[in-house]
Amino acid sequence: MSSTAAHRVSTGERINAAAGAGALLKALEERGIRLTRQRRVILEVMDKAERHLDADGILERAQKLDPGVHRVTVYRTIELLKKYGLIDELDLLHLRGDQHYYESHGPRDHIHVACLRCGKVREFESRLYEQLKSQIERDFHMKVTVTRTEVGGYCADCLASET
Amino acid sequence: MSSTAAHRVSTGERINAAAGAGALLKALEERGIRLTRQRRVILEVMDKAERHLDADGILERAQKLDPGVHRVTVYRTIELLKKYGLIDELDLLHLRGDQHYYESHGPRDHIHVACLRCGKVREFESRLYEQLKSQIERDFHMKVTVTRTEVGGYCADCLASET
DNA sequence: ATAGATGCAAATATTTTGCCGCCAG
DNA sequence: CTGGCGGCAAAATATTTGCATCTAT
Repeated sequence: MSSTAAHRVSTGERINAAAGAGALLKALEERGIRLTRQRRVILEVMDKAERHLDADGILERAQKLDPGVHRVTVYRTIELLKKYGLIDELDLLHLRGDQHYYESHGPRDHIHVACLRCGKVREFESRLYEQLKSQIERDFHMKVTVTRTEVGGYCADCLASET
Repeated sequence: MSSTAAHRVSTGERINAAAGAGALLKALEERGIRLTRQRRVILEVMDKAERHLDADGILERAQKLDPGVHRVTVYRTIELLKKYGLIDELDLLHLRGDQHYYESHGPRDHIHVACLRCGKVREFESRLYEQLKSQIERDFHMKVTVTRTEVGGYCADCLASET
């Protein structure tokens, strides 16, 4: 493995949210945002998610904890979290559809690497990626605030098991 | 400017399709795909597009050339081009909505850099990006076939004119 | 001639909005 | 108390599908 890279292999699953348990809830608390029963449930689901969830996935899990959570509230909470920059929005190359996936964003940016055959999504961090972002800032004289890199291909397992 | 980077500043506009005029049309011809009147119009629009178009944008322009082009045909043609890997699908960070944008993909991958304030989208190529992709292939032992990198931030002009 | 393409309408998928009653702080 | 929040229904946006008809080769 390259010495410049550190990656979390999350074989279809995400490593648990970077900033630790209850990070999103804490973040909203700190900002003095009203914490309703529904929001607590939704934040818990997102904080504990071990893989990337879309609105529907969040809703399903939330309703298992509390059937009184409404789909619209999920969307409104996602919007809130986006507004405060606490989560990132992904498409995962539309592998599964046109919906968006969300993850609470940890201290470092990472790349999502998806296998187009088996659907596993792995995360990848690299010094090169940081350098690339710096290069863009320098060359364009701009302030970069969001980045999204999604890579698709065929993973080692799928290449091996090819018929 | 860094010596490792070459970028096309396409101030909201794309530099004309990499592979030259009629590239998409030629590509389909070579593959022996039936070229209907509608397809020719749609391909012409996409080949000549100087900026990233979504399905609606393609439809509008196509209908100016030939009012008999149907929205559904646009979607079906996009699907066809995706199937043959002749175009790339972008979201541009959902700056303008949840639709997809398309571009005929040239010989090189590039990054899309969007200003969150003025909406200008510029394209950026970098050796670092190629290195990053190689690193992913090496580290994960995978074959990378698609990549999408979208960067958002505030461009020099917008930073300067900040009130 | 005929496989494959188009048009139309309707369905589907995903997300957003208006309005009103409710509850966290 | 009260201003923001949630529920419900409906709208909006974006894309896909079934089926009958047409057309490029």
